[in-house]
Formats: sequence, C-alpha cells, structure tokens
Amino acid sequence: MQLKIYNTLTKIKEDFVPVDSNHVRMYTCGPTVYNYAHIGNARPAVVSDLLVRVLRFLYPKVTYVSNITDIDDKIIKASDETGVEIGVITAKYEKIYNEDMQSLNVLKPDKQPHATEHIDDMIALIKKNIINNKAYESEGHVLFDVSSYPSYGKLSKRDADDQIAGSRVAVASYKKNPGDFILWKPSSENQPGWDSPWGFGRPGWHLECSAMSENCLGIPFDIHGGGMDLVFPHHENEIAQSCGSCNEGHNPQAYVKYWIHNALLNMDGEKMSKSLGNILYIRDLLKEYPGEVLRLALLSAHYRQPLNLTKDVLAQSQATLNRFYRNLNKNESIDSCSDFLEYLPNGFLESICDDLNTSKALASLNEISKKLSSSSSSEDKKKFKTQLLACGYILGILQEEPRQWLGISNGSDSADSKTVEQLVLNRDTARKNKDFEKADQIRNVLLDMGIEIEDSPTGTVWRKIKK
RNA sequence: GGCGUCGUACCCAAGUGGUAAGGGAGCAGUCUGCAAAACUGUCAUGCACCAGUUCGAAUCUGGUCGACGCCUCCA
Repeated sequence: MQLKIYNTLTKIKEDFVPVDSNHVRMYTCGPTVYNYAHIGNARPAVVSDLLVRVLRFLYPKVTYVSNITDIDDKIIKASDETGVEIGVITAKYEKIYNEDMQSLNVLKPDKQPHATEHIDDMIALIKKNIINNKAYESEGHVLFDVSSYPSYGKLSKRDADDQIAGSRVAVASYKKNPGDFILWKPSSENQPGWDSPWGFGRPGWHLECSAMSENCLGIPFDIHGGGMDLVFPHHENEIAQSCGSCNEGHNPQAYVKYWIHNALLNMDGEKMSKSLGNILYIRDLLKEYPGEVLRLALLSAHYRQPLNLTKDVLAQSQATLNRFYRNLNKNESIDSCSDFLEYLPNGFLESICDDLNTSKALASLNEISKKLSSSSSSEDKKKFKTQLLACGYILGILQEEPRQWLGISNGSDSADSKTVEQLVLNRDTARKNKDFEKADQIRNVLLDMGIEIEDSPTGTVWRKIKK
C-alpha cells in the first residue's frame, strides 16, 4: 500500500518515497520541559506516533527520534522565578511528559536526545555555517545571515522583505538583516552556558533540532513533524542552518524530504494559549478521562484540521470506545489471530495511508465492529475480532482488557465486590419471584454505589461507573 | 501590512468534478418485568452567500460575508 502524506514544503499530498526504503527515519520536535504538558502538546506526539505505527507496518526498519529541549530561555525564566535549579525543573517535567505520553498510548521514540547533551554538535554546526559564509559573529552573538540562503522562506512561503512592514519586533543592533536569527548568544555568569569559540554562551532556540536530528538520523532524513505554529520561524530556520552547514543553497530537501504539521487545538474556537488562560493540562484531563479517550478525541478529526476540544467531543470518544470494548467483551471467548497486523482490512489501510485520514478509518472500525457483532459463525467472529484489534493497534486504541475497561467485576474477593455480588444475587432472587419492586429498589441501591447492572440471557453483569 | 486556513444536519466529522461516509444525540421499532446494552429503520434535493466555468460543482474560478491562525514564547 502506497502511503501518501501532505508535505508542507511542496504544499501537496505526495507519495511517500523514503530516502532508504530499508530504513525510514523520522524526527518530531519534542517538548521544552519547564511546565506540565498540555493537551495541545499531545497532538503532534499522538499524530507522529500514529504515523510511526503505520511506517513500521509498511517498512522493515523505522527510527523515530523526538527530542527533549532542556536548555532554553523559558526554562531559565522558570528557574529564576521559582528558585528551583534548572536541572531539577527539566528532570521533573521530562518525567511527567513521558508519563503523560505513555498514558496516551504514545510509544516511546527510539531515541529521545537532550539538547544539553549535544552542545558540541551545535557548536560544530555553527562553525560550518561560518566557514560557508552563512553565519557571522557580531557583539558576542553568532547569527545566521538569511540573505546568504536563497531558499529562505520556502517552507513557510514567506518573503522576508514583505514581513518587515508589519513586524512587531524591534530589530536588534547586532543584526545585518532583520530576519537574521541567533545561533549562539552570550550567557552571563549566573546563566547556564558553555565555552565556545565565541565565548561563554548558549545556543539559539532553533539549533538543537538541527543538531540532534542530524546526529541521530543523518541527513537528509525522511520526515520531520511538529505543530503548525513551528513552521515559521522554527522549522524555516532549521532548514536554513542545516542546509547552510552543508553549503546547500537551493534544495531544502538536502535536510528533510517531507515536512508534516498538525493543526492546533482550540478551546471554544480560540487557540489554547497561556495568555488566554485556557490551557488544559493532560494531568488534569486524566483525572476525568482515560488516556485512550483523549487519544481518540485527538484522532477524531484529521490532523491538519483545527480541533475544538470540548466535553462533547470527549464524551463521544468515550462512548465510541465503550461500544467497541463492549463488543470485544461479548466476544471474549473468541481467540484472535496472534499475527493480527496481517489482517488489517484494505479499506482501513487505504484511509490511513491517505494522509492519515483517521475520520475515514474510524468509519471502517465501525463497520468491522458491526460485522463482528452480527456474524454468527465463530470463524467470522475470529476474523472480525482480529481485524478490529489490528486496526485498534495502528490507531493506538482497544489494546486493554475489555472487562477492565468496562469496569466489569472479575469476581475479585474484595469486601466491596462481595457486597455487590450479594446485592446482585438478592435482586435476581427477587426477579425470579416477580418481586420487581424490590428488584428495582436494589438496582437503585447499586446505582448509588456507582454500580451499573445489565441483565442478559447468561446472567447479570455489573460494572463500576463514574459518578 | 504580508502569508495562510476554515465555513458540510441538533453536535462531532469525512468527502476536493459524477450526484452528500461514519459517529453521537433525537425519533420509531425488535428484545426485555422494567432498565441498560444490542440490533433494525429514520434523520441535509442540499454543503456560508452570490455569480461564473462545465453535460454535471460541496468539490474548479471570481467576488461577498463570517470565524481563525502565523509573522512575538508557543505543539
């Protein structure tokens, strides 16, 4: 199956043709670790994770790299404000980020490099840019000279000159051109820094991704991902400095072949941002919803469409997953095939290979789920259950034990369970005696305890529900 | 000022030239003591509006209106 992805660089949906079809290489910008991860941070991670799962299905070897940025002015600021050491802050929030991603079923990247471990690579990258006349030193800073790179602006479709008129930034005195950006800047005594040919200082904020992606993957590599807001200036600058380091003036694909960018998350139609104070942290959402619900909500719209994250959307995702899990639970006794990925149905694959059309893929899941519940032969049931689990795996959902997801008792012998079991038995007795008033009364008691019951031909099952 | 995205039913959301996927909610029904679940049926002669191109337009072109993003830290 041919994977197609929309390439921000060319502005069209393209057939994905890897540089080396025996080894696909991908990089996605990871977090700057100075605060809790919010749900917006999760979108690129989830989308990249989905793409990686698809690539792993299609190609023999995939290396996926996503970084941790642990040196940055935002972190310095957070440290100044709280008095907490930088290393303590970054270690804390990196751990939290990874835990949160795990709860969203995001598989860990093959490599998760830290910016502070690649300062040497960054210095080497700057040196190459200076040698190639792409960068210059000025007042202790090293800047990239955008006028030296003819393809500057190709990714974001921007012309530097056109932007100056409306620019809201004062041009620093040490810049030759207003669009020049910092590769290295001086640090004061009490700021973090490293010795370099240009004095004690620290890297500019685009450099780490160029250095780490090249170090971990080599260039050119196949896919670079991130949020739409990174297209300019972050990714534009990455291309400039990486191409500058190998003295490639015209072809941005000397660095990366395909650029993919996810649209941003909205809250009530407005972007999620600190200044608007409408940030939803993953930590907080996880108190109310399983991570899988958050993941499905993020995948319910196409990744290049803005997504308005509302209670409604989350409730719908919850309902969808409940329905699938109930269906799986009903067919618990049916074994699925262990090599389940071999059973991915074509319709699903086509949708997902069409620039990750998750909405359409979800329609396939519904179809399969329907077939599973309506088929009568165990052979068919096995086939459709396997398909459902296989599609679920690619999407990163449906891998939990259905009974556990639904909160159905396993006959565990906790005191609580015993009470419930006894009440259920009492109700069944009442029902047999046609004492429906008593039966309903017991049901209400159970409901107050947060227990929902379902009568079925094979007996009554109960499960814990959220109050 | 420059660049760009979007507007599809009550809600979410695919579809980008061949006559509107899917899900949720609602309604009707089957089943059930009831409930829940499941299943079946129903739910946009129309895709912001206007004009044009075409045998044919949600889809292409031009315009209008509306919402939003980037150019400044951001995923």
